[in-house]
Amino acid sequence: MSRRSGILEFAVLGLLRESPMHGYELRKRLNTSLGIFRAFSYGTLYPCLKTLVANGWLIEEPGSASEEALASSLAGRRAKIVYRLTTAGKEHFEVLLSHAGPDAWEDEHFAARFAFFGQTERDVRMRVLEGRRSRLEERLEKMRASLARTRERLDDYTLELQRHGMESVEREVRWLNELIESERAGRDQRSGPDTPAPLDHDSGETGGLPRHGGSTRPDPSDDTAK
Amino acid sequence: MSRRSGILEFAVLGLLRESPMHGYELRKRLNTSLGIFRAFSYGTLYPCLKTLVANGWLIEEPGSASEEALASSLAGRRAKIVYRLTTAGKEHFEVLLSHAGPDAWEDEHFAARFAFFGQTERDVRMRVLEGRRSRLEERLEKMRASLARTRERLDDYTLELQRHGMESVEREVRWLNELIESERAGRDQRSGPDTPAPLDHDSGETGGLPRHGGSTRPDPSDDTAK
DNA sequence: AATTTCATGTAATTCGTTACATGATTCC
DNA sequence: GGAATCATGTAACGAATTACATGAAATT
Repeated sequence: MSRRSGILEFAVLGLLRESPMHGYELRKRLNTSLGIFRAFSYGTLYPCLKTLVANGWLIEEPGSASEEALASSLAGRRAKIVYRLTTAGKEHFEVLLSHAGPDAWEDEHFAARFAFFGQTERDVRMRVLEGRRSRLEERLEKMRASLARTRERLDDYTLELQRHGMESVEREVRWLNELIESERAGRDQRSGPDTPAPLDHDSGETGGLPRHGGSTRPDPSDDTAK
Repeated sequence: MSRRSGILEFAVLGLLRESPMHGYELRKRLNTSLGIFRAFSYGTLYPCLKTLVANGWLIEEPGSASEEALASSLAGRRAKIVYRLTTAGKEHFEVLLSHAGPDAWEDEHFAARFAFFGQTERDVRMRVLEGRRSRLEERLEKMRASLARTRERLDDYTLELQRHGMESVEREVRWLNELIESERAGRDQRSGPDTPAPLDHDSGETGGLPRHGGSTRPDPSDDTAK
């Protein structure tokens, strides 16, 4: 019952799987740690957590998240609430992870799925990546068709906007190609037609993603918007 | 009264400024012609049109959009409704076009603004482009900071997702740089500190956007989703 | 004649935000 | 002791979707 959002639910479950957290911290992770995620507000997050608890996927635990356990024995007036994944919650997340349906390749949903690829089985990863790619290729077809149809009638700016949009999509397709290729490369070792693809959670072995020069520079500034 | 959405309202006004249309056609233009626009549904579009009519910015006219004017004299049972911009509507759109506030540089809003740059004054264009760029640069700062802070603790996939996300943003910044530069190049001719930048609607002269090789191939297929 | 595409709408529902209200903890 | 940040929530609202309902025009 109560079909909560999908993407938020999924991300919360995924983050809590790694370690228990309270709502505030969860929100920060949602905004920053994961790639694309837009900032969910508390007005969205807390009610969602309630629902997940009601479904038996999470349990609320009083404080003691980091080190404020010292004051915990004093009268329990409004302690922090730490959320922890239950066994049922873990199983539910596992099920969500294994679904590779058409929902999984829409923009935001895809990003969420990708963010938890580390805990996803290889064949599911493949289906999601390939699904996403063909979704984008469809989109490209439409863009090209529409561009060919309207061309001439559009001013330079509209044209430039479309060109840039198409280029972005083409770029993502190339990215997916690299990823798919490197997934395939990671597979090999005498694969029979039906090797059941063992999950390789936290086993250090990922087959190696494509290399890119990462240009990051340290700069601690505030991280909360507004 | 009734503060309808902003982006849809803006786009509808902008499209109708070019020529009167009925709702169905309007929706197609919204999905295809403009670059990024997601598909608004009829459930969104029609009520919005009603509001715009109520505000006096549009008027509804019976049929005769293309060539079905022949049957128009017969009893007027449920004719197509063609929407036309009123003078008040034109003025309102003009006002919206001149606003270059912080709303204008959010993702979708920016795309909508850019799509109508052909009817926007040059100094407004500049402010919007520069606003957008600094918005993205802020975002980059946060991403870099968060990446530097978390690094190591993240698995390869999460890292790769962030890397790709950042690269996309960097790429858009470069695009904006090109656009800004070419706007500046188009300005020149002895510009005093305060030249009032004439609007150059449909006057063929745009100063020239940066050149790119457009790889488009014709392919008429269906354009309606689902 | 039947199907598809064009065309217009409404009601219920979903997803999420803003603004509000409250309180605890940490830093200065 | 006052400000900033951490922390948890709720109520009202907003934007847009889905599913539904209807009907006209064009195509086969």
